[in-house]
Amino acid sequence: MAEQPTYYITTAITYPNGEPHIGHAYEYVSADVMARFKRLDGYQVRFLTGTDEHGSKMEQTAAGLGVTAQQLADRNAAAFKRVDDEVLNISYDRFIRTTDADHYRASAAIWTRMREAGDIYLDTYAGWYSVRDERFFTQEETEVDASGQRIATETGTEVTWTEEESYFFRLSKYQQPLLDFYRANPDFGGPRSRFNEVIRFVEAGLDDLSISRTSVSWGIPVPESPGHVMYVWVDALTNYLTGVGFPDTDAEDFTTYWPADLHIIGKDISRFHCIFWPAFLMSAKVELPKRVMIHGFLHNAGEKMSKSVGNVVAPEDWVNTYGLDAVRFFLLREFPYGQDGSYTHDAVVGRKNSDLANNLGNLAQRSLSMIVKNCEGAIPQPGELAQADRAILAQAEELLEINRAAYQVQDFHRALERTWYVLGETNAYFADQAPWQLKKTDAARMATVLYVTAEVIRKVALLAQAVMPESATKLLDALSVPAAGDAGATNASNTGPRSLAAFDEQLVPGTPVEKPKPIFPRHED
RNA sequence: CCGGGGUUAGCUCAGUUGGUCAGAGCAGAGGACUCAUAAUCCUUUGGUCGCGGGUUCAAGUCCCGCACCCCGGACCA
Repeated sequence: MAEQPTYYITTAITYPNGEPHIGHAYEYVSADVMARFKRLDGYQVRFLTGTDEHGSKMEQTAAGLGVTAQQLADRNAAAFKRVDDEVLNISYDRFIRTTDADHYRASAAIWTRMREAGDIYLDTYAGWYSVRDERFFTQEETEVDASGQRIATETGTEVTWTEEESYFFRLSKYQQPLLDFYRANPDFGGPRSRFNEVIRFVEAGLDDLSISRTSVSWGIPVPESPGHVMYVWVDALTNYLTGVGFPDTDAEDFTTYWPADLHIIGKDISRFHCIFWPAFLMSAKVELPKRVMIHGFLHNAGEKMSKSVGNVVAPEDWVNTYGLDAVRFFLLREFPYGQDGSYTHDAVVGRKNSDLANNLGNLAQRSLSMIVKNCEGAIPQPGELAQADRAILAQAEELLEINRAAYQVQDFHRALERTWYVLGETNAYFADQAPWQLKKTDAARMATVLYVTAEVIRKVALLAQAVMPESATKLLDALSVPAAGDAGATNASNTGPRSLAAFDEQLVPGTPVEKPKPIFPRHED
């Protein structure tokens, strides 16, 4: 048990100041697929997701709604958790909330460590402050109105140049250590183009970072400093440590899972994760995470999703329209992870119909149908393999390593592309061998072709579990692969005939097979 | 304004270190088959690889300039 490899993966925690949309779903689904794949591949996985609930915006939104910040956080966090649980089938191990009690302890602890390292000092934070909004605005967020008064562009309220007492983190001290770290760990940030942006930013020099506020009350108190709450990012990033039991660094959770293997984040917060976070950890003398993968944003038919345009898609709407597994497949197959993607109804339907219903679903249906009708309702006994049989099986066998390599760098798009290419080859093989002809001329040969085809489908289904847990499970059921694990949902999937450890095994001839039912329906508008 | 990336068939995109590189999938057209979810297989129509120069025996593939798009950052406000 101690020898089992571990894998700790996180999503960004969401600021629950609105409704979940398909962009959130993209991040959750991709992290979920990664987590499931690793579980299926034998890793003991810890998968953390959750909500980031502190900060002035929550405070203001709550005030506007006439509720407390805690009440707003409770309500919105529940909405995000519900999407994970009931809409997207996300296999997280813990849904963390930054209002959780243990998170307060972890945040106070990392603060104390950074202070003891000599990296926190008290100074003043200067900026444009709006008394009405009780918040600071940056220079770009303000303008001068007709009367010559400077106002906040967003809210139209008067702002005055204000200096507020604030704790600062000596980020400047970590410029060189960070650059050294990046050079020693070129795969720390991905994709490369995004990581390069981060590196250039650091090379340009780093200012110390204001990390506390006295103008905000909805936050985690700074230890021994009444009136100060932590700047929301100190608190937010620390959630990754809270999730594995920090500050109990000797406890099993921490020693088992830290450092994190992968933080999945959106491109809007790459700086926090690739610069601030490693610097905080260096200061606190905690090991750094191994990788930060920055995914792109989703656009609706090429246009940025926005409430004002009214083109925001709710995950639930898509799932109701296309089905969960088709949505999950589409999100990962259609766009190279790390780049922005554009979706349309036609694009989703195209993937659902051609890749799922036609290439995979129909191949399974036609081969299993023939097995049930012509092989006494059981997995047939193959004869000696012909060149064509060995060729197609060889292609299927390579898929495990191809998928592992692609998943290792979150290249989901490529993993699926290569897998579906083999399905295309298998359809060609099936048509070329024409088992429905062999039925009349050479039943033994027919049995071999059907066996080989079913075996390819088994391998693909094993790999597909991570992406489409429900459908792939049905497919393995249809092949009478003994039930085991839970399609990567928990570490119960680490071993057994449905884990990737069984990839090189084979279907057992003579195993009874039920009359198949279509698993991937075509989309009808 | 500076830096990075992009611009390849109707659509989405692959194209290592320059020499079958003009490709794949989807869509379209024709044919085949009938096991199957009107699915599958075969064949096939599409592109002067953003524009203009240059280097080279040879350039989507290198260099320069230009246009447009995206992403970072700076500056002004």
